[in-house]
Formats: sequence, structure tokens, C-alpha cells
Amino acid sequence: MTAERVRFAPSPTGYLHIGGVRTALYNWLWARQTKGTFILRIEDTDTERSTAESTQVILDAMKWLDLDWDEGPGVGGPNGPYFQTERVEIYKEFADRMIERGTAYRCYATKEELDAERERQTKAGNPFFRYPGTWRDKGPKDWPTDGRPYVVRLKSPKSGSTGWVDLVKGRIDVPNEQQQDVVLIRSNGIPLYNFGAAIDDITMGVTLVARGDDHVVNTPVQILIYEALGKTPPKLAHLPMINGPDGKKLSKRNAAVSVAEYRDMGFLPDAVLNYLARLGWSHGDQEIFTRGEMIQHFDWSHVGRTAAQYDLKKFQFVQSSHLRAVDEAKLAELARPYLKAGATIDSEARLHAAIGTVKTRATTLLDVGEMVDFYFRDTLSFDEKAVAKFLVPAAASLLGDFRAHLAAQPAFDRASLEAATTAWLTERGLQIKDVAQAARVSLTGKSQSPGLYEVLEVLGRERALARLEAGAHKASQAAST
RNA sequence: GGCCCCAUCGUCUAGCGGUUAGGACAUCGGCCUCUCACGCCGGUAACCGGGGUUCGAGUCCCCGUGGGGUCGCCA
Repeated sequence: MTAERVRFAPSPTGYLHIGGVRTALYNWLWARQTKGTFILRIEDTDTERSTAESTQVILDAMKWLDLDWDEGPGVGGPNGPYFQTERVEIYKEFADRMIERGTAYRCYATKEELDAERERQTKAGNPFFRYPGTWRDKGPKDWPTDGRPYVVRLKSPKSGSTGWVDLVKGRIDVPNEQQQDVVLIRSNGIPLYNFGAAIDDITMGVTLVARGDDHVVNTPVQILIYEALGKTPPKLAHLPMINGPDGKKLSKRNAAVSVAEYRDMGFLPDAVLNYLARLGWSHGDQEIFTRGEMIQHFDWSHVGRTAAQYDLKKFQFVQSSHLRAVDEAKLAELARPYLKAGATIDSEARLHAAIGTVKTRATTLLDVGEMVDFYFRDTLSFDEKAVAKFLVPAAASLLGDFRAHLAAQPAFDRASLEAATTAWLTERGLQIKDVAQAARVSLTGKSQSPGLYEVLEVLGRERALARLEAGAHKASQAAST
């Protein structure tokens, strides 16, 4: 397997979209599997919309996901700079070379002239503008000498076709008469997408380009640029789109699209990657993958050709599966930022134990923070419905008695507590369900919680007994009202 | 409209000429059970339509239909 040079080339015009993450992931997986190079390149040629803040947001997201890049912002590399706006001299050089070779030309048509032409064509019944080719066959002798600005256009062939074998879609061919003489370099010297991408991929030695389906139409143009420069195009792979849960285009209207949102919700980076990996790619029947497994098994031949629909339920399933696989100590570390304000973590060991009791019940780290909260409160907050239902007068004496029995126990671990409780129940001719809910509400404030004995154990003798006593009191109070 | 792409359960998908069309999420039953989860067992549920090719098509070809992408000095 030859080491591939791949890249992820986002535009810093907003947040990092989960569709973009999947593109980044597939590239990254391939680089890692082939022991190749993952390049991060910032395509900031849209100076109107690009911002330094967005660049930072994207970098932060990539770091959070731990999709580390071998060349790019921060780490540098031999093919820099990695911001396109810092590479304008390179583009100019290649553009001039193309003009000399006759595969590109200067176009002095102004924006105004073009707009007028666009309007004329629209009125003539053609809403799809085509550049009339005014400057296509002109040369240096025709160039104005007054220093007027010009754009550089690709002189694309009028006949034949341009195609490639796409790694996911197979053979694709597009008739050249479809091509426009697209603008390569703006009048201000900054390149347009197709040119910047092609030149960078050439100069950075990219061997495989994997990007979204929406770039299929750009590919012939880029291949034409490669050919105009006498270069061999890289391998190409176009990934199907990800649609929203409603089947429409994925947007913030129908889903959380920014990776930062998943981080804030307490999703695990590996879970996000796992879900996205499986959205459009498969490896037999396997659904849950570790990072290493993804690197090991990823392949282009099993990337699907059909657009996928985003499904939060499945995403949550993948997330909870990953959450359960993390050990308590690590989970404590990860969940710390998600613990609720006011929670007093008196002991790391207790936090680990507490997390152990909620692990299978939580989906996100945010859930962990909420579910574990009752263990670390001096004053418990109660769910009123649960109180009204279970802390009733009839439960008062039972709770008091139960508390007294537990207080007399020398050991306070879950096994001993269960044994002691069973003995007590037998003695009183009761069943566990007769006291469980009242005890649960007393201890946790809620009607749903981890198992009683583990809750008692993790709470610890002192706090557990105090809560049972308070619960019994609360229940008896209910009697007097 | 031109060009390009796509089409298996509600969803993600397996399938690469011969399968009782498999798995997962969701959903519906049941088991477990101190609640909620986890786990386990089981059910409902799919090859867009029409022509071909073939002894035999979900798998190959064509047409239709339906989705999607794109036609900027955006990326």
C-alpha cells in the first residue's frame, strides 16, 4: 500500500459542518491507513466571507475530534503556506504559464459588461449565463496598455470530453462543450476555487482528492487545468451528500450541523467519527468501531453511492455505545466540565463509583453530569411528583425502620446492604418493592435512579442514613397536611 | 432547461447472477427486575415501474418515474 497524500480543505466562513467532518475523516483515515500524509489547507480566497475566527473554530473542532494533520496551520510543512491567500504569487506564476501555453487567456471584460450580457441572455430566454468568449481568441497584442484590471480565464476545449474513474462513483465523463471558460484568477489577483484547489493539489503533491458530491461538476475543470499544465490528475473520490432527517438538505433547520454543538452536548469525538464513518461507508455488519478499527478497515470500495439521511436516534445509539466503553476514571475526567454547578466532588473515588452507576443509563456526558448530581449535594432537590406519589404517610414509619436497620449494619457495601435488606424484609414479611420507591426518592430525589444498593453504597453511610431520615420525616409531614 | 449523479425495510446499510434478501437504529411484544436503563429473546417491515439479456435477475443493459448536484470575479 503506497503512502497517499490527501487533504481536507475547508473554507473559514463559519463553523465546521458535520458533512465536512465526514470528508475530513475519510481523508484522515486513508492517510493513516496508508501511512501517508494528511494535509489541512485553508481555502480563504473568498475574502468577503472568510474570517480568522472561523479558521480558529475549524482548527479547534479538528483538534477536539483529534483529526491531527501532518501539514497545515500550526504545524507547517514543506509545501506551505497553507492559507491560499498567502499563495497568490504561486497562482500567478501558473496562470502566466498557462497563458503562454495558450490554455488560458486574459479577459478584460468588466463586471458591468458581464452583468449587462447576463441580463441580455436572461431576457432572451436563457437564465443560464454563458460567457460569450469575447477575449478567448485575443493575444498579447490585443491587451490594453492602460493597466486595466483583467481576469484570467481557462481556454477550455470545445469538443471531446473530460472524464475520470471516480473511486466511489465509477466512470464519469462530461462533454467539453458543457464547459465554460471559467475564471481562474480574479481581477484582484486572488484565484477562484477551481484554480486554487488544482494548483495547490499539484504543488502539494496530493495523490488522492476526496470531497463532497457537489464538487463533481468542478472536477472536469480541474482536470483540464491539470492537463493544461501537463500534470496527471490525482485519484478522485466524491462522497454522497448527507441529507437532513426530513430528506431535505442538511441544515441547522433540521439538525445540529456544527460539530461544536455535539461537543457541547457531551458527545464523544470517537462516537461522532464512528457515526459519520458509518453514514456512507460500511464494513460488513459492524456498527461500532474504535478509531483504530476505522483506520484499519476503511476502504473506498465500500463507500456507498447514495445520499444518506442523518438520524439522531442512531447517532445517540452509537454515542451511548462509546460512552459505555469508557472506564470510570477516564469518564470522570471527560465528564468533569459537564458536572452541574454546585456539585461538590469530595472524593475522586466516589465520583468514579457514582459514574459507574449511571454509565449504562446515560447517553452523553451531559447526562452523566445530571445523573450523578444527586450524589454530591448537601441539600437534595426533589422531584415533586415523585415525592407526592411515594413519600406518603404510610411510608414514613417503614422508612424510619429501614433506616434504623441499615444504621445497625457494620458494613455498608452493596452486597452487605442487599443481604441486610433481604433479612429485614423477610423479618417484616415485606417485599423490596414495598419500600424501594420511597427509599429511592428519599435518597435521590427522583423516582428513577441506579439500583438501591449501589446508590446507598456510593452515597456512603452518613449521607444515606441522613437522607432516609429526612425522607421519613418528609413522608410523615405529608400526613399532617 | 443543459450536463452529471443516485434508487434494497421508516432510517443507515449487506448483497457484487442462483440467498427463506442478512445486520443495525427506530418501532412493537416478551424475559430480567427495587425504578430507569443495560442485557437477552422474538415480531412487523424493503429490492421504484416497465421492457430486455439469461436456464435463472435486487444484482447486467435500455427506457420511464422519482430524488439530488450544478450552471458566479462563492466554495
